Amino acid sequence: MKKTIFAFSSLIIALLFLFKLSKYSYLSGNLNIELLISIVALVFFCIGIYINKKTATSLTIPLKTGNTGKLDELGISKREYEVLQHVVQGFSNKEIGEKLHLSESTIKTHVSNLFVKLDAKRRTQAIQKAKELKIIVG
Amino acid sequence: MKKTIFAFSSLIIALLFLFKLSKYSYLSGNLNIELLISIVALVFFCIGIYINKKTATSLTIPLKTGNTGKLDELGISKREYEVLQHVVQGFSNKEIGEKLHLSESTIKTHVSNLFVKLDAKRRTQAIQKAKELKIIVG
DNA sequence: TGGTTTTTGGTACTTTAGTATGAGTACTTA
DNA sequence: TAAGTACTCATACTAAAGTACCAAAAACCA
Repeated sequence: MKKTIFAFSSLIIALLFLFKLSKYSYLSGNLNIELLISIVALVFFCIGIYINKKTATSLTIPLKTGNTGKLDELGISKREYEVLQHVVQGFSNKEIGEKLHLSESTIKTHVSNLFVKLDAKRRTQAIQKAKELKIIVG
Repeated sequence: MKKTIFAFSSLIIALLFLFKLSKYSYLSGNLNIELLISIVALVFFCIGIYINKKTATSLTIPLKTGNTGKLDELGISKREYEVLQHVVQGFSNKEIGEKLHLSESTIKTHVSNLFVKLDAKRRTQAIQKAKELKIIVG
């Protein structure tokens, strides 16, 4: 998909170049309005994509570093969120404990706290809720 | 993918159209250049957002009901898939049994079979695998 | 019609998940 | 410094989840 976008972008840029060339052949030495417009178009096109991607990713990909907004609202701490990420990936409490160098009971505590904050009864439900709230990647 | 190509093609056509428009205005020398540029900027800004949103959604929403191809490959039956859908939604075996008017042990059987077919040890892992295989909505 | 797959369900068992409670440590803030 | 919060871990328990094995209808298909 990204290849397609890249290919088409290249095509557009090539088009702009051709227009520029044809412009020079017709009227040389004048202000090139068409070139200006194409540059503006391209730039704003990219800005549109960029901004959309920014907002989209900030909603769906808070990841390990960013978007503490929703997490703060829910009262989910850093460690809890870290555990949640592992729960979503399908690890057991024991496995998560090993990965984070914590005991299984600690993981259980974190998971239980997550259930309260996410209003879930099971970890599968917690996964679903977390996805609905867009605090994890789906 | 087709949507992307269509969108880009439209973009190129729009570009050509704008070039033609600018040429007319250049020849007549009447139209406000600044206005034209701002319109172009706005339009392409929106196009950028639109395309990005299109590609983003087409990536995250593969299917809902259909695509029996992958299910056949994995050897997942209709009933098993039905159970899987409920597992993903965070229901317990008991709840799924009640919803589908089946006993809990039947659900357990289906779920266990799903684990083999999805190469998963836990239901959370099965959810993850099903998502990777894009046989369920994420 | 006979064979195959699907679907259903059971028992018995082990493992994991989840709850409740308490408690110590560390770090921050009023 | 006291209060609060986040983090850690433990025990003891209950509830689900999951495994293994079996068996019998029901649907499907050649």
